[in-house]
Amino acid sequence: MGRRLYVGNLAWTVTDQDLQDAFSEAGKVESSQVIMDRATNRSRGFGFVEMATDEAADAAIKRLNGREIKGRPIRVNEAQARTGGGRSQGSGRER
DNA sequence: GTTGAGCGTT
Repeated sequence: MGRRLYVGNLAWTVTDQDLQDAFSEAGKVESSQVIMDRATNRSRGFGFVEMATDEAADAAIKRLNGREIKGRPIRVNEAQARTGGGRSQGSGRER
């Protein structure tokens, strides 16, 4: 199972393909996703990348955290849980 | 054509 990574501080021109290409350097990228505004379909400046293994995710955090993409240093971290298939959705994301 | 801290929709 892949490990999800949160990628922030992205340039408006960065796409999921750019993330996949960049994270592919750290390891196997299962999937990449840049969050776009559902209302305007424009980039929100952050996204998520799913790595094949936790070691790849760890390598991605170490190698791609602060890496410049499209002229802007990205911020990489482990992503928080989205809908977990369990009803415990209410707990876990309290900021 | 614009904006800039952050944890997302099927």
